[in-house]
Amino acid sequence: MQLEKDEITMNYNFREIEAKWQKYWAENETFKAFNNSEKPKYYALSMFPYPSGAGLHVGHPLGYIATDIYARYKKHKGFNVLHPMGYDSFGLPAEQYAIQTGQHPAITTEANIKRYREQLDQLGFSFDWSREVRTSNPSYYKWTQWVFIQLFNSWYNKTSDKAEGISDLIALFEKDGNTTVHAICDDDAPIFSAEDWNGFSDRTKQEILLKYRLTYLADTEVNWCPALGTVLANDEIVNGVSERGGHPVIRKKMTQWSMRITAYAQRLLDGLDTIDWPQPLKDSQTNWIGRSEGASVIFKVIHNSDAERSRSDRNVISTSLSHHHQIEVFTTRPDTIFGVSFMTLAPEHELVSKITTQEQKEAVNAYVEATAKRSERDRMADVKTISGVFTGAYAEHPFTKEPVPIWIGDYVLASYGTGAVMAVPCGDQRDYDFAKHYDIAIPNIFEGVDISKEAFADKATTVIANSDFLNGLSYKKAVKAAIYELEKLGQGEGKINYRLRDAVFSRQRYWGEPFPVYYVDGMPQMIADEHLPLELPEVEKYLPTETGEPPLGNATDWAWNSIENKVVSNEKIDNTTIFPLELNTMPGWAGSSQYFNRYMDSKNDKAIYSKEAIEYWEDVDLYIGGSEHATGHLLYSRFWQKFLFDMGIAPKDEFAKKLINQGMITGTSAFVYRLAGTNSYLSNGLIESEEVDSIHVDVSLISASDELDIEALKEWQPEFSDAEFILEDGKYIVGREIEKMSKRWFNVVNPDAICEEYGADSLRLYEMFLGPLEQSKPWNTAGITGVHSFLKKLWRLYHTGPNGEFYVTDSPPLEGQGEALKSLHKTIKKVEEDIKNFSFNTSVSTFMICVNELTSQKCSSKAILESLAILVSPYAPHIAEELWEKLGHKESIAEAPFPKFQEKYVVESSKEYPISFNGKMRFTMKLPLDMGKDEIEAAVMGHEKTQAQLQGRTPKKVIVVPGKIVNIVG
RNA sequence: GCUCGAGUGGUGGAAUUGGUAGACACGUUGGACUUAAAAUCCAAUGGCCAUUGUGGCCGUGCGGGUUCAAGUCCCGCCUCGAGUACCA
Repeated sequence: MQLEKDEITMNYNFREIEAKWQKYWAENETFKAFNNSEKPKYYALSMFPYPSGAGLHVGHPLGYIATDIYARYKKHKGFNVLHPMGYDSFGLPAEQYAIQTGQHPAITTEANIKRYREQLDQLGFSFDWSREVRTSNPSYYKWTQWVFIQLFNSWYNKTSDKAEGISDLIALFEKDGNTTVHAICDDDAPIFSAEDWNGFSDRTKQEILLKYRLTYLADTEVNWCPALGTVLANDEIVNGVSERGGHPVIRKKMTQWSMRITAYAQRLLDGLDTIDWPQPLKDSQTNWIGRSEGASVIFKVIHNSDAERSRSDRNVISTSLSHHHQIEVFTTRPDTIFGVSFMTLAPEHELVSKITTQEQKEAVNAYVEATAKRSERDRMADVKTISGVFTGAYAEHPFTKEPVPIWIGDYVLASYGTGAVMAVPCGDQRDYDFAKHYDIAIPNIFEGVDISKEAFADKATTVIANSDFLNGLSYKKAVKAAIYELEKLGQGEGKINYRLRDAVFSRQRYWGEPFPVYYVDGMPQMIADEHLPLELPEVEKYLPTETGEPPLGNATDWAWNSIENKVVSNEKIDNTTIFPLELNTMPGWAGSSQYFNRYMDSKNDKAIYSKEAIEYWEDVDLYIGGSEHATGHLLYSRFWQKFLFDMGIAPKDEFAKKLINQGMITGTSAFVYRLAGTNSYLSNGLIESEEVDSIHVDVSLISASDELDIEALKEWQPEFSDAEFILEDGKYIVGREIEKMSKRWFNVVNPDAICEEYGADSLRLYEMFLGPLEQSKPWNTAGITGVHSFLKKLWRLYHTGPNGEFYVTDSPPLEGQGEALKSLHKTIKKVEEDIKNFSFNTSVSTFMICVNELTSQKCSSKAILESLAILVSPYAPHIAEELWEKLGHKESIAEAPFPKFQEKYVVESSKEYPISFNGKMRFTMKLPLDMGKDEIEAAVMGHEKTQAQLQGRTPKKVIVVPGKIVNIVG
């Protein structure tokens, strides 16, 4: 009995150790960060999770572990480290669950968070939980609403190139009208003088101001998803269907809140140069913003009076110009303007109905209707099919004054540029194809180029011809000349166009932040700060109302009784007026767009965060998360941060200096193969040419050698209970395929079972060991025994007493420990380099080598073993703490300084030998340092022999000058 | 189509940035301990050939090139992955 007990205390008992230290860290607040400190600050952040019902799977912790290692390392290096965690707890799944079950999303969310917290706790992260945020907590979304109000009260001044208060804009209007104001605003903002402005009614003023605000209400064409009953932002649509659920999306006009992110397009682009983010992510943001330089050109529509006014002589094309209709196009090739042989409008273009001639009306209407019916997805699916129709109208070429036929075609997108193009078939393949298809002229304006087969689009070798004043010019010069002439005519100018659209901010959902908005006579008003937050009301149903209003419309008392809800500042309250509230809620990205700043002072109730807090922490030093947020969260957050910077609320205009995308951990799905139309299942090796259906089965039913536990499968789902299994070699072998980890593929692996069997330290090490952090890789539990046995060896290194008890010697490290010191310092150097490069996978190998070396050297030096424990502690913190305590320390190992690398203990293993040829220095050879004189001579001689053979001469003699130089003579 | 990234043993992956390719781990094989299993430990493990000599040849997707020296640099292809998609 006695023996057994001793064995337990002497062996590596990870369950006991991990529970003990997790409790210790929580009780002692070991990882609490302070908002003022003598130490330098370091802010390490992982993207906070959405707490889904499925709990954490092994893919989630990958990024958290990496951030944790770095945070713990920085703490060892003497930094005051902020390493917080929270929950992005508003979201669609909880709402859909509520629709199905009637369960309030707050309740499911709370339960999911509790589960997440348990799972996170068992992995031993160094989070400062005192700063936790939850985006669905009123105390948090109060500040999301507050930022919204700041955006509403701001406009973008192009002159100072930053956002400014709306009251400054009003002052400018009162003084000079808007003729001198250079602002980013809606295109349809009217032009007015100071007198006009001062004479406008209050309502007109509000309407005008709305066109300038950074968040504004407007009729916009939106992506409407009928199945979800809500609008979606562009980044929430993948391949023409909704990202969540995969439902079809159509375009529809609705009154929606939008964010004027386009005001920041250029700064969002420029800012990328100042931050250390992965190139692919920068590329995708650059792409998304889509800057292109070119020109806008105005084509006047030739007024066909007959077509519009009388049917009698409709065949006559009048050359009188209608100044009401002009088509603005954007082009990146103004140099090809003399190659224009037609124009194309998007079917949705507003001029289509106005310019179409009577006789083309039928065909045009039919075409417009047909395109409207096609979903976005269909339209994308067949980009090859050329379709379009002639409007019957003509525009006047700005230079030649020739009539140019105006067509409509669905290859022109309403959402890009002006929704209209000047078609230059000789220089653009799409225009070329369209012209060929409809037999439109293809004038050639390029010197010495054959365009009989395809368009010519190579800017570098372009020489313009047949183009009046552009003849003989290169691309660059012709662009300049064309723009100059267009400007002279007043029919165009140089222009930079962005693909980026303003972001729609309204969602017809329940489980999101309510807008802090009420309406007076249909005009939006902001709720007074002192009444924030405006809390989500209870509703009986989470679906849209019968009249088609968003779910909040079900909360009638709430929506109409604004006085009881204290939404209006006290002085505005009178007992007779009723102010309706905004019924939409904010999108998922609202809550995540400034949470990183809120962590700095998350319990602050008076302000979004204190000035002291943000001036101390400034920005995130290291941000780790998935690349799927490239054009969503990560772009919106940069936008909000720049806005907060303009307002003087944030000291930095980029929120994260460095960002790393951890790769996805994919699952390895398992399949059984049912013979078509039967209840028999074939083992993987027997399929051959049989017709089979592949069916996913739960990966927990499969052994490491891909053998299926048939009895367990029969238990698992009743459909297999009387199935027949056809075996190979007495086994049923499943098929394997790598897929995203997902509940529906039954390939999810939870960290819980692994922690139970091997411990959190093993899981942490293994996830790092799996491969480079940024690479995606399939989960495979097979190798975990390797890192687990490393931890056991590490433990044994400290337990070399006669009965396996803890044993170290106090002798000074230098005495008889030369080799051990070399091993240690090699390890310090490598591990520190690895951490700095985020190559955590290779440092796990380094630890293994180190422990093997120290074990075979029988190292028991306390000083060396102490240093080793610190090195390991960021990776495997629990075992390191336990060893640290056994080494006699009272404080947590987290406080210990990181060991310093000392060159003197690590002697170089190879050296550059200068090789001279008859005394003349020729080149160097790197050779191992432990080579003796003869070996060096042999090595150099080998090289000389091959050289001599190549050059057809006899080899010369090699002479080694000890310690210095190798000479080849002869 | 365009943009980025990657191709190294049976597998995951190393390689100090041009200097002994395959570290470390998994897997496999053989051995020790054990009544047995588990656990642990030891050895072998890129391919081919030779050999009871401790040797040789070929090898980092393919074909060229630069260099004393190339997984690494240059040119031309092939394959896979990710993102994006009629962007005028």
